[in-house]
Amino acid sequence: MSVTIKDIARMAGVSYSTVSKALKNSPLVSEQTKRKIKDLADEYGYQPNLIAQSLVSKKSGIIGIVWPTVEIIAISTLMTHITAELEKRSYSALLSVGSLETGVRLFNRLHVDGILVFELNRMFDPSESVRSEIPVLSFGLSNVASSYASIDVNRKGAIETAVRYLHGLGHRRIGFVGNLEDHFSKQHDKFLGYMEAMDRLGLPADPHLRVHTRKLVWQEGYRAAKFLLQCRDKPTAIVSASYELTVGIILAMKEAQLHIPSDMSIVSYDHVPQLAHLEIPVTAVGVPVEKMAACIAEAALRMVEHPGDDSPPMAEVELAERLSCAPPKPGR
Amino acid sequence: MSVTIKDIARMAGVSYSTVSKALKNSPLVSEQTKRKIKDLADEYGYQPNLIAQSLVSKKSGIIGIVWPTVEIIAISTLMTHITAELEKRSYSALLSVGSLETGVRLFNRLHVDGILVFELNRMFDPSESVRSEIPVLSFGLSNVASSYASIDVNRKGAIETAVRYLHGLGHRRIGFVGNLEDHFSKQHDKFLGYMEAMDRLGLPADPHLRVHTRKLVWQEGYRAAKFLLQCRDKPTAIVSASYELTVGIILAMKEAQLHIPSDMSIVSYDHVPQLAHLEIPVTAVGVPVEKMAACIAEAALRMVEHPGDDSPPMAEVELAERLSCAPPKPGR
DNA sequence: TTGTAGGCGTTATCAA
DNA sequence: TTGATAACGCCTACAA
Repeated sequence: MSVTIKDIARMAGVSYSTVSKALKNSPLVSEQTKRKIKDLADEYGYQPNLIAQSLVSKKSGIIGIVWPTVEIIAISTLMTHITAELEKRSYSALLSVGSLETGVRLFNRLHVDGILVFELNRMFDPSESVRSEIPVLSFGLSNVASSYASIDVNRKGAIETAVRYLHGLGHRRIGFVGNLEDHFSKQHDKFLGYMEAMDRLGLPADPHLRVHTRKLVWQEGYRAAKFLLQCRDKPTAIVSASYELTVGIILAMKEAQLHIPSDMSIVSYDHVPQLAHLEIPVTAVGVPVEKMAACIAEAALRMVEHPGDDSPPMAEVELAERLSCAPPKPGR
Repeated sequence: MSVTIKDIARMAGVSYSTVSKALKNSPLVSEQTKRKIKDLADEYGYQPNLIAQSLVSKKSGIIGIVWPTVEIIAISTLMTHITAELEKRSYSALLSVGSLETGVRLFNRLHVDGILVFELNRMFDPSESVRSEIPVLSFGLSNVASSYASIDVNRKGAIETAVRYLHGLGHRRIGFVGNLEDHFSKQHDKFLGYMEAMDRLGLPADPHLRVHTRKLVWQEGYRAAKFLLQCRDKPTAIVSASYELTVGIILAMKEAQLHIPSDMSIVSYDHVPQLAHLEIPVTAVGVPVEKMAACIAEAALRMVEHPGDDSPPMAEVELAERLSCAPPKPGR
């Protein structure tokens, strides 16, 4: 059994309420007894029992994160950053890997201070929206009919930025690799951004320029890129909807002996450092992970500490210019 | 505020201890009152307060998992399976992403039933071994001087199996891609397995046949494979130390226009389904993830439920024959 | 078959 | 400046 406040009290020869105060640095305790108590606590490695604390104070200092899909790198990276960000603000993060339902239920029983729900590529199934006594903030969930608060990234704007950037470099035939079909998924916003930008810029909306990928894995990116290369009038630039897809696209280029950026320019969604560390540092659009993490953590804490206030805005999308883009070769 | 046992008691017109018993299906309560109480509980969505429960019962039904490195696919997959496995046995898993110290401390304050610590590629730093009142089971940690119980995979045996398998197919020049240098990391066992098998089989221990990779990322595998291909007398088969490395190796082969398995055979560590879904289904060695998850969950629960018993053994390494291996071409 | 009372480790409010 | 004491939500003897 670990040492409790009562053990310390007995050893210090004071009552346990005094110990409680001393450990919280209350001004109601003399410096002398405070010292004695603190020394004792250190010596015996006293750790307050969070369970007991949160039972009485109704505050746990924990944000529960529900994370259904563990295998997307941008999200893994995001998790690390969010955890760090919460810690900075003296909260702790605890993750539950698995279904929304299981996670939300567990965190409700645990009475954490707030819940963060992530769901990136699955379509939102409203029947799954689980009731929660504890405030829930969702990220990347198409919140049709959802009772949760939400914060999200401007995926559409990000892709628009990418297209405009390529257009500015002189590209006209710009391809898109990503989710074209799941209309209820937030992933689809990226496609909308592409279509809208192409349209606005008066660029050809050739269906051969876009390839649907079912999942955000590199194999799909690879497949899609090969497909684009077979095209009679192939693109001079590609916008990719995720880091994983981009990895696949680069491979396909390699295999086809095409040089990036001289033969093909690439802009990738996901503003993560990993994109800078590929063989060719890839120009990226999106909200930088650290900023994203900071905004999400901020929003989550605002939600628990000032319920009712509306959540702070997500940071703006940024473009990180790297080496994967160049003007198209003359004559193309 | 959520509904408590007292609320239900008031509504049912009984005392709250009766409710407590009824909800636990105690035989000390009449069927009739039990029904009434249970209906009420359902109707109002009563969820027992885990905090209060575990404060009194000293049991939380939670296993805390400390997970420092989020970005290795085999581990991500493993997490999902372990969570599922624990749930089957009516426990819940909660992850803490970050340092060993932070995680162990948090879970101690939370008084979870047991802690599982993962650490795959970093060297073990004994100074980091944090004191824990709660039983800790470590996986993949070089437990020099560690006070934690541990369970682990026979990495050495796995790689030996791989080498023997290739040898059986007729290969003589077998390469190895993995961690050659961090002697205190468990990753190093793989290299030892390679060296020992080569030695036992009387195969050439040509230093040019092995390439050190610093991290388990595909870029390193790619780099290593290119290196092996430059070799004057290049290998006819490669043993790869992880899924990520294998992905990189395959890319390098592609780029060099080498066909797998006719030009080069590959066996990869990590018995995960992802290896079967690469363009060429890759022959793998290791303990299959599901089995591994089951063993780890089993060991963790044994540790919390029967302290003192020694942990059950890890499942044996298996070889999954797929399409990435063939006898070497004659004349090589 | 049901209710009462004490306690789990803390915090917070009063009284001393 | 300190110490009792009541709560937080639940469990478990034990008493009725």
